[in-house]
Amino acid sequence: MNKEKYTNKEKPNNRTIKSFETREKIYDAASKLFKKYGFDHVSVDTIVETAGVSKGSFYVHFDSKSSLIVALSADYVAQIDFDYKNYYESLPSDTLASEKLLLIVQKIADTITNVIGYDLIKSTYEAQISRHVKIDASLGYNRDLYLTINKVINLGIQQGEFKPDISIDAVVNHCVIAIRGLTYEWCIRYPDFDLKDQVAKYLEILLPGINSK
Amino acid sequence: MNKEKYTNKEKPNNRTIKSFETREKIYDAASKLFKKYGFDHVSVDTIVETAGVSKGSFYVHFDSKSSLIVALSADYVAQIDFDYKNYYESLPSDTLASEKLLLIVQKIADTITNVIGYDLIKSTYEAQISRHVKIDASLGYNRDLYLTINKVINLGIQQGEFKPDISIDAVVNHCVIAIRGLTYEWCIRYPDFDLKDQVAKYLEILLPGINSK
DNA sequence: ATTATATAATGACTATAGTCAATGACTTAG
DNA sequence: CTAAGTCATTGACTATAGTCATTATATAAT
Repeated sequence: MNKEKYTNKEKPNNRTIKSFETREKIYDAASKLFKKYGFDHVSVDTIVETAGVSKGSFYVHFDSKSSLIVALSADYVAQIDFDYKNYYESLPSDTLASEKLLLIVQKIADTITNVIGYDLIKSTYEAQISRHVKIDASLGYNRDLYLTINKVINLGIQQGEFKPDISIDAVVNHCVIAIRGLTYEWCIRYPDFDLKDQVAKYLEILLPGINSK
Repeated sequence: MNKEKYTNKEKPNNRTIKSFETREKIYDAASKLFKKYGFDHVSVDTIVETAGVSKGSFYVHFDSKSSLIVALSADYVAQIDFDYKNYYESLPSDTLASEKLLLIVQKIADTITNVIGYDLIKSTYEAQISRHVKIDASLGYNRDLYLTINKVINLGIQQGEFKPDISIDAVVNHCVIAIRGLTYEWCIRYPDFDLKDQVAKYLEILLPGINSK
């Protein structure tokens, strides 16, 4: 994702390339340091020192430390989104749409909890609200999630399992916002909040409202 | 709320009183300054200077600037909660529970948007996630909201409008978390997110799931 | 080739949240 | 009443995010 910052522009001249290399140096250094020490324990000074660039450069390429965290998180999540698709496609074809939906959101909760982890998620949610980070990133962030849930709802309607007159967009939106809301809640109540359990409870309430029977 | 910090203990001796006065000085100064300049534009240095105490004192009485914001916000919201109760009781007795629920959550959305305001809400949500602020405050924060919604759901069940077998706690919990989630979303998408509209849409999807018919 | 222009890079500087060892004031035990 | 102990208070200090005027360098214009 980041790697393509200039490739779609027509003229990657020498200056643009060098500039991008600087950005990459910062990005990579930050990525390694964050992984090693956690987000709260890596300063911008340490990042630029490790990357071998000046502090001013950092702020040429990133609006803030928060922006960097959001960008990193978005890239990381984009990699993981791949798993959702695989997972979705691996489900037996005779699985009910409602079951699929439950399994998907539980898979997401599981990934958030055990793969991405509290540290990165919390930092991302914090970064998103703390400064005016452009939230295009955060929409891209959940695009695949959005698409996958969309597919499931669609399937449910086509199979007559869900009411035919519901607004798919509204329901999908609802799910995505609910997951984000529950994730925020998980962050502020950590570790006394079982995300997987809570998304299941959420669906338990949502499903009767969209089921056709 | 804050005023009672020591009154329920048995012996408010001279030292305790003085200590509390210091805390109050900080709290009041912060409150005034925040109201005047907004949260992002008031530093701890300015607060303690205005309060006439040292910086060290600030950190004896508050864990962090975030803690102070959360405490302030909780007190402020506690005052406003009173309105919800009045509003709820002012609704015509023949109003359907589902309508009441909608009106209540819209009233909440309206209060968040127009009375409490973006600045305080955003700062509170930011404060809650940024450091480990004790979230007892944030539970107290929504206690009255919780109780009011609880009443409405109960009413709906008794009148046969809602399914008798739903878990009231689960539904209420769900509503509160959803409102918080939507409010978080509102903060990060501000001003391109209509909170009142979104809570209405949210209920539109939730209600069929709990309605008995 | 020379000059002008645009943009990236620099690092000293500012602003500000939070710390801590020393001090002062009040309380309690003898 | 005095000594010891407890706890609030202090402000200089540290850590760190972010700024900005200056400099370096690549590209475009003549």
